Amino acid sequence: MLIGELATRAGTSPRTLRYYEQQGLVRAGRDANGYRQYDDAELRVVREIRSLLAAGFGIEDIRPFVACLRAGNQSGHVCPDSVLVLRRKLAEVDGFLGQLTDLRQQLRAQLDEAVALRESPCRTQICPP
Amino acid sequence: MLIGELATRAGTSPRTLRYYEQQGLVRAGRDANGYRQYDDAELRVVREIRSLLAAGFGIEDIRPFVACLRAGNQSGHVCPDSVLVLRRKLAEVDGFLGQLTDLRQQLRAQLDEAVALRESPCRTQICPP
DNA sequence: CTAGGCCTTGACACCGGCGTCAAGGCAAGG
DNA sequence: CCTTGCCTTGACGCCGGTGTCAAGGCCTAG
Ligand SMILES: [Zn+2]
Ligand SMILES: [Zn+2]
Ligand SMILES: [Zn+2]
Ligand SMILES: [Zn+2]
Repeated sequence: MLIGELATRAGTSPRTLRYYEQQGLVRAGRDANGYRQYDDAELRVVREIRSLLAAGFGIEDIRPFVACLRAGNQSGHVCPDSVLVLRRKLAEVDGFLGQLTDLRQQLRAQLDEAVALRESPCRTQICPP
Repeated sequence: MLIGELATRAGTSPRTLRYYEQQGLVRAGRDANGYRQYDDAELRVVREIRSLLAAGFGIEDIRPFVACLRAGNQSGHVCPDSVLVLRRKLAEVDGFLGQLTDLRQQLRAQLDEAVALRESPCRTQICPP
């Protein structure tokens, strides 16, 4: 399988696959041409990468998952390193959720206050256009 | 007030103040030196900018707030344009919150599944180190 | 006179995943 | 022979707010 076909099948671009290879995530053999030749198993790897990226993981975080897949596991999530990353990400998401919730609260308060001031008689505000 | 003093009083750096000026957010006069001279009112403006940036707004979003302050209002949030931006941001935060909540759910499920597989007898997995 | 401190403008770097263009090789069909 | 299409490597750009360095001007204290 050449790079274009793999890209199409994985729903991405050749540029992206070369980038993953440069990052050490995807492996490719070479034809006599110099063309990259991909094993069928790489499709699963690329799909896992894309899925994790879409979920907000970074390239470094994804390494253990790929290694876990390459070790022959059915899922990339079952290895200890992957679980560590999953836990870390979960904590990170929780922190971010709290932060966003606070922000939301703050925004609502400011909106309500602004609307209240706007509806009040126009003595305390300049009421620009 | 020179740029260094304003930076210190606003808890930021001269570089940052020059950037805000370049973006049209902060105004400064010039001494015969060529040194920027800041009105006392600019401190409030800079504080508003820093606060909004910390809340996740971008430079473009902040423009109406600064204009509202300059129009003489006590708060930068009361003008119609500011309220529009606040509403937009609130919606954006809500969307992001939903997205993050879904992701959290997904992460928990994957973690639970991985742990379950790991605790189950080691027949279905390769159980790498 | 000079050292030091604050000011000026301009430019490059960062992050991270990828788009995009350039310049060129290789294969197949007309 | 020429076109077409896929492949190769290499390089720059993006985003957005800021750090940081360079080269130089201004001012004050010793
Ligand atoms: Zn997965
Ligand atoms: Zn405010
Ligand atoms: Zn980068
Ligand atoms: Zn930029």
